[in-house]
Amino acid sequence: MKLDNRKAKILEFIIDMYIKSGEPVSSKTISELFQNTISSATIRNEMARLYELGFLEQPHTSAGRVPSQLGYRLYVDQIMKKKSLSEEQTRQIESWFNIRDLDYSSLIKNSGKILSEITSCMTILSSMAFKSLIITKIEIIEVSNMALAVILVTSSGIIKSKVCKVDFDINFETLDYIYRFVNNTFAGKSVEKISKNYINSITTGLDNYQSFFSPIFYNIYEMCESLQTSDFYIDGQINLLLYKELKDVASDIIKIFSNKNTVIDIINDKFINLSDNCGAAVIKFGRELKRAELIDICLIISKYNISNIGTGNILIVGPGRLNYSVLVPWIEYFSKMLSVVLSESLEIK
Amino acid sequence: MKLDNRKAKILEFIIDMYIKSGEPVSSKTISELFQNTISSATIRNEMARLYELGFLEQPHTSAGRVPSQLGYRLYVDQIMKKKSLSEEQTRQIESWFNIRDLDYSSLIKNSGKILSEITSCMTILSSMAFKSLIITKIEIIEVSNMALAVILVTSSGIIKSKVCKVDFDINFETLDYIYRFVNNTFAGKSVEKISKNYINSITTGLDNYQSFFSPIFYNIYEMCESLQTSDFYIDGQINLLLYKELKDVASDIIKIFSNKNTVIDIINDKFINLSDNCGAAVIKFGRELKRAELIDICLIISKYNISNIGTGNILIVGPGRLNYSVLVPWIEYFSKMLSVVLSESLEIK
DNA sequence: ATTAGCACTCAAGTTAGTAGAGTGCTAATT
DNA sequence: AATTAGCACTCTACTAACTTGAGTGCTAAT
Repeated sequence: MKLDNRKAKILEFIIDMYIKSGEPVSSKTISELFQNTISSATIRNEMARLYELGFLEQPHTSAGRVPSQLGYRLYVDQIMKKKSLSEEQTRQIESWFNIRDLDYSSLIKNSGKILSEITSCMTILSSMAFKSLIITKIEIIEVSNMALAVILVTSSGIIKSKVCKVDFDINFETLDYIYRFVNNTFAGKSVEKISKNYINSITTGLDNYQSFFSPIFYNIYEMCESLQTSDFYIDGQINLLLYKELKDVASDIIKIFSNKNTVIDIINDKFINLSDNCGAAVIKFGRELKRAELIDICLIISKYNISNIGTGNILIVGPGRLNYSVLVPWIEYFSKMLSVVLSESLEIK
Repeated sequence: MKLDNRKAKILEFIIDMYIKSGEPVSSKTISELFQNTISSATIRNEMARLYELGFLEQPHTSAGRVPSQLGYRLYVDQIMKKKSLSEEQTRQIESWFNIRDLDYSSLIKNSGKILSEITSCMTILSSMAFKSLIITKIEIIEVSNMALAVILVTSSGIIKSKVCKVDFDINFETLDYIYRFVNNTFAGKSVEKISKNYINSITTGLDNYQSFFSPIFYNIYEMCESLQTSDFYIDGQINLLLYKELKDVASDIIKIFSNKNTVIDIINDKFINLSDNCGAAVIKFGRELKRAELIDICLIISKYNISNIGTGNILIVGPGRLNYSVLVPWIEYFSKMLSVVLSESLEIK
């Protein structure tokens, strides 16, 4: 599907114009962009060809042309030149990450907010799902006379803690006994192995001590579970209302992306084929997402990660006409920075 | 401002109808609700009186009547009868709280989602800002050879932990030394006292040990800070688009409530005068909120809390025409349940 | 105090007409 | 063979005039 230079140029102009205005682009406008070196009649002929090839659409007979999703696809894959970020812009992104007071989930939540402002799109950020973590040790400390804090320390330095009510006397001996038993049982194990079944199987072997240990074991299970599941933060929903072409479908789109499981389905679709290396944004258009309600949108997906500890997703949802040449570099740089900042604050080893 | 029975009844009918339909209510409709025992002409006379008194408004000369905010005020304060929840309904709310696997912030986040579904409004839930917490002790554990976990245990059993990178050799002696020093310094103090200034003042006195302790101190400060600040979770923004009377202002409203500081301002307005006892919803209408952009909305505020550990806010944002008699009991029961569940999972002593 | 009756008002829908932006095609030009 | 001027044609968007009907306000009778 190779276009001659002029056709490609015309397609590029049409897409650029349409991204800016949201209005169908006329042959006259394009002719002017060529400084009238090519007449509008010629442009019309070329546009007719591009229409036959499927790269353009026409809202009605006497209207200008609009890019088709195939047109966008060609544009982002072959025609568009990514604008590199100015120093000023990279500095701006970096300055957002200078607020170090944030804990992990606030950082993700805030990143979503900032990205939705930059892109004027809806954003969905998922927190990292950590993989192949090994439990290094479990600390048990006394919180009050009825409660223990259980602290799970993993191979990558990720820790997780939870308070656990107990109904026995806490003293040095019991604490020490619990500490030994819990560490003998769990230390060295992978968090993935700590399933509900596993917890049940070891609890039933305990006989008398069952009620004694079972709340602690259950808390450990919950912590392992939560390390492996990711939260989703959605923001910038109203941005979708900015685009007239989405005004009727915006609320359906928002509903779809508000459902965690649907989002997971979309991300995991084989077709999307996300590369694991963070920062390389993948662009998908409505049809490619195989859902009638998403036909009008564009989805930009990027990842952030820390080497082999885990990855999280960045989703940008907007109309087809996005300023890709500017947005993609922004998003890619943003994901890279997020990875760096998280590496610094989470990865210990 | 006492209305005679019939006027009150007419106002009630008008508000009920308008809540259901969103359309101006005509004298004929009201007459029918009285089974035509009162003619539409009489109703018109009464409506003219109610209009003079400020309880009704008229979109245009030949249209029916619409409640004014003063009308709503009278309705919710004096006329409306709260519908008590059926057993089925209380069971339903309770069943949502049965999912105990959730940690604190997920519980708040999910509560917002559920409430936005029940109410068809936008919801904002704030996490609890804990007050008057005393630091009981601070545990320090080794996470890797370059990192320590610092665990803050407070008087109410609330704990908070953070990983802290250090650049010295961790061994039993250093750990023990740090433990003693940190606990001598912080144990028994109120978290409110641990300000940036306070940290600076004690750090500067340390001379040689300054670089040694300062990352640990800084992490302690951050944890104290975050215990006292609350996060805000907003959900159900699209619900505002369901109401035709809000369609032009919905995105402004969403923007206003997306700003944490503005929300805090609104909640703290003396006029709102929230009672601390959880579960008693306060209803405020547009004018009463003193912001031009909020003129068309209604805000229902409720609190959840745990005796004297802290309180969090539940905000429901919708149009003036909400089904108050049903919604208010729901919201109040929901806040009560949230308080109970949180008490169970957080309050230890 | 209530109500029947009627003139009046206004929003919303319908129809018809107009302007203009843009196309598609043909024939002339390069 | 590619380009272009020229023109008829199409379709949207806008405006103006008209119609309909829901609903009111007021008056006079009950």
